[in-house]
Parts: sequence; C-alpha cells; structure tokens
Amino acid sequence: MTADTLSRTFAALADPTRRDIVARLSVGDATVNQLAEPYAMSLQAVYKHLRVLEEAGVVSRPPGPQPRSVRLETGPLNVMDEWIEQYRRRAEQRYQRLDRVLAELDDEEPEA
Amino acid sequence: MTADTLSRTFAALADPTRRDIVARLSVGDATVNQLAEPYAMSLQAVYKHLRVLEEAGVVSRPPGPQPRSVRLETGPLNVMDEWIEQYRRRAEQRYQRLDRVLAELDDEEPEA
DNA sequence: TTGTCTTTCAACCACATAGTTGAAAGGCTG
DNA sequence: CAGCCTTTCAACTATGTGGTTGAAAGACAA
Repeated sequence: MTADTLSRTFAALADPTRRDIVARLSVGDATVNQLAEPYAMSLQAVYKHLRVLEEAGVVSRPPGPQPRSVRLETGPLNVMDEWIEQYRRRAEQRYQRLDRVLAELDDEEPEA
Repeated sequence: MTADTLSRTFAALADPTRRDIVARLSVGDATVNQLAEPYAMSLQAVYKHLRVLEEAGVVSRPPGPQPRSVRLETGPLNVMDEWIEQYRRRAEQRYQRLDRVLAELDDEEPEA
C-alpha cells in the first residue's frame, strides 16, 4: 500500500479494460467468468485487473459461495468526482469572471 | 499517441505531483518556474509532467513571450466527470431500487 | 552579438504494469 | 473421497513511467 486512494482510483480507471469492467458492473453484479467472457486475455489477467480495482476500493467481492460476485462500489467514484469538480468549477468561475471583465472593457471602449 | 483521451486523462491525474499542479493552476495561470518552485525535483522533470498533462489536454501552453504561461483546461475534466457520473449514478440508482425492494419485503413480512 | 534564461532532446536507471504460462490451493457437489 | 471449477501464487517478458544528468536549441535583452 504505497499510493493514496485518489492515485489508486485514477490509476485503476486509466486502463480501458478496467473502465469497461466498471461500466458493465454499473448495470449489475457479475461473476469473474461473466466479466472475462468478452476478452481475449487469460482469466488470470482479469483477476489481476479486479485486484487493482479492489485495492482502489472501486469494486468489492463480498464473501459467499464459490463463484464470488463482483460489485461496483461508488465511494471512490464519489471522492474522485468531488476532486475533479472542485478544480473544474474553480477554473470555470475564473474564466467567467475574465469574460465579464473583457465584456466591460468592450462597453467602455467600443471599437477601440 | 496510443491511448485514448479518457485513458490519458485518468493516467495524467494518477500522479500526485500532477494533481497538485492542476490544483494550483485552478487558482490561476503560472509559469513553469513558479510551478516547479515547491518541488525538490529537477526542472526537466516538471516539464515532463507538464507534457503528460498537455497531451491529455488538461493543460495548455498558449504561444507568447518566452516564459510561456501554463493554463488549466476544463474540457478533459468535464469528459472525465461525465464518465464517472454516468456509472456512479447508474450503480446508486440500482442500490436504491434494491433498498426499496428490501423495505417492501420488510413491510410484508415483519419479524419473519 | 553575446549572454542568459527557457525549453526541449537524449540517454540512462529503477520500478511498476499488463500480459503470459504453469502450478498450487480452496471450495462445492456427485 | 474424487473431481471440477474458482481463485490465487510465482516466475517471466515487454513495455511504460518518473526521475536523473548533460547537452543542445530557441528566444529575448543588454
């Protein structure tokens, strides 16, 4: 456990296969075999992807009977979302303020 | 150019230094020297980080006089945000539906 | 033009990651 | 128990990444 949650979550979703898995889990829980079915890669590779998602907390595998189901957890997605929103909003407000200032300058000196 | 925009954006923000740079740019544009100042790493390393952010479109460096300013772009943040929101919302709605079903079962068979 | 600051390029190192294969445990079920 | 399916572990390969240093271009000011 070296990197923080945010780093692990972003890194987990940087891989297209893992984003695809997340997309499919948003529809409903699935077994590993069901998740692995569409891919050409080995089953072990899918398990590796799941472990990355699990260590980021994006996915959980509740204990239970042998074909353990995989479930999407929304906690880390929320954290990530808040992070992005915070800075995105800050930047956009800044740009809007700038736009207003430029508009005022236009009013003061039309066709200058 | 191998990975898609979404992969590059997630990967770009998986690094704490780059997230820190984004956070600081949300307050206002900055020069590379200003951005590099807080870090122990070499200036070239900061340039590398900026290139990663730039190739993801998270940051732009508009042409101009020599100390070129770095600016935060909100486009990729929006795209990423929409991606996350889509699946986060889908999963949460599913869980809420499940909660309702369980509550109904409780109503039908109290203390069963 | 010369000097200085900014920016980029190249080579290198250590380490992580995505994938493979093979083998070993674990856990149900006949 | 025996067997099958699921899950994990280990070793290995290829490639990417974050950092370094050194050097070369580029751009501006004196």
